[in-house]
Amino acid sequence: MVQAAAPTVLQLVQSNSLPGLVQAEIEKLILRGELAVGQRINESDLASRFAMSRGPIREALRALEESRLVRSEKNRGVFVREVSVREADEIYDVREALDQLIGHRVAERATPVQRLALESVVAEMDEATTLKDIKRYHALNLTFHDMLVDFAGNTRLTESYRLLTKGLLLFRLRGLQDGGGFAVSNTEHRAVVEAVAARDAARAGRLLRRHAIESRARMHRAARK
Amino acid sequence: MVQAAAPTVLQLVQSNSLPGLVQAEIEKLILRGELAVGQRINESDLASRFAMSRGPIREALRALEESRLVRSEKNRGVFVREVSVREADEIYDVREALDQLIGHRVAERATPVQRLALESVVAEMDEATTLKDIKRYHALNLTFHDMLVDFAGNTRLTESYRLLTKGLLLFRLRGLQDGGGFAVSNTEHRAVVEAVAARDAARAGRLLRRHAIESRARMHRAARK
DNA sequence: CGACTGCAAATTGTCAACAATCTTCAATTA
DNA sequence: TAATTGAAGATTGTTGACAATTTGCAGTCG
Repeated sequence: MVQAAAPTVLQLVQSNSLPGLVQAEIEKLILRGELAVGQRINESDLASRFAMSRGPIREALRALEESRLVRSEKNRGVFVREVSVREADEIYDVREALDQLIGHRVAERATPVQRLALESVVAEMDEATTLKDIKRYHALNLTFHDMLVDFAGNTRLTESYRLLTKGLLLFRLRGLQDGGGFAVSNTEHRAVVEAVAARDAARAGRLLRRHAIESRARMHRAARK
Repeated sequence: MVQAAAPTVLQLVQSNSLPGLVQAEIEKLILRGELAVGQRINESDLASRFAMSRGPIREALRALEESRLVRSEKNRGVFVREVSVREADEIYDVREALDQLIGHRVAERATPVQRLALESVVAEMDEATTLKDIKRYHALNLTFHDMLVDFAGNTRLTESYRLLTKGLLLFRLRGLQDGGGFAVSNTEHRAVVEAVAARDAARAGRLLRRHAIESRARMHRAARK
């Protein structure tokens, strides 16, 4: 009997589970802002929207609660989580530490193809900057950091990091997350990529941490207005 | 040990939902090894054990899946997660970064009472060492690191760190986690506490990271046998 | 002897109904 | 008028039942 259980097959099977699909779908709704922060989520509405009963919906919401995208009050419902400036600050504190680790590991492990991909995204961000396409820049920025953590090659690191950045996307002032200074931000990206290309792990780590620190400062300056 | 005032029964009943309580209970079963790693979890059994229907059980299991204590295969059930040496290694990699941050913050923020509490636990661990009470040492060690992350005063950091260490408790060779070198381990604890008492944040951070590195090395040496 | 087939039992996945709780809002009263 | 009370409706919490799927195990065939 063939016993080979490829991880891709497993993931496929998992994604076919109804609560899993619903969880991903609700997460999208939240992160795209179609479910506003602080808003109460109605189980019956979701159930009819996805054409299923409330059971799978409740399971999905439990999972989302565990990942802190949602909070639950007994007998009152679940609400899209709000992230205060204070909590965004806490997240950045952890993120700085993880970003340093990410930079370090990427410089050590990234393949030539991956380095090229990073350079390509930075170039695209430059393009978006000259075109003043803030939306595109923001999307590319998310991609860039997602690629970095992937290229670091540590599953648990990826999970921890993604959990944190999702929390940051819930920050109610997220529009200002890079406080208008996105040209400056990309200079920092470029410096990181150069350190990665030079395979200078210590410098890449330092620079990516520095970038997180600067992002946090930009957020604070924007929030103060 | 320093802890907040116990909540009243009323608050407990009001704030703790049934699935939440079950989740905590199952988590205990797993972390205490009463549900073995790799073992399949039977929903009906749990339902009758806790005298409720399968609905709340399934919700609790979904949450535990999100926190990676459990994995789920469609139509086959949920299993207590196994953590390989490779994955324990990944966890340690992240943990080193977080421990450095924890040491740093604790040195900055810990109150005199909290510093005393830390010293007290280290003293108890010395006691356990001379009595060769490994089990007690292990429990105290968990308490010590829990206190540290609490005293760092960052909720998201606490969440991230707890998630990782829970994963480490699932490591199938967890009995060897400190590879018999627990006297050495406590010397490292003491050094950290001294740096905290001196309010030397940089040194405390460096030492706590160092401690994580040494713990990982002890795990590797023990695993090699 | 080993492999395959197909039924029975066990288990998970989903649902619809009922119970418990909260919210709303109009009527009542001081 | 302002506070209170008490249904009526809406919403969440939980349950037991049923459907879908997997697993175990005879019995059969090559």
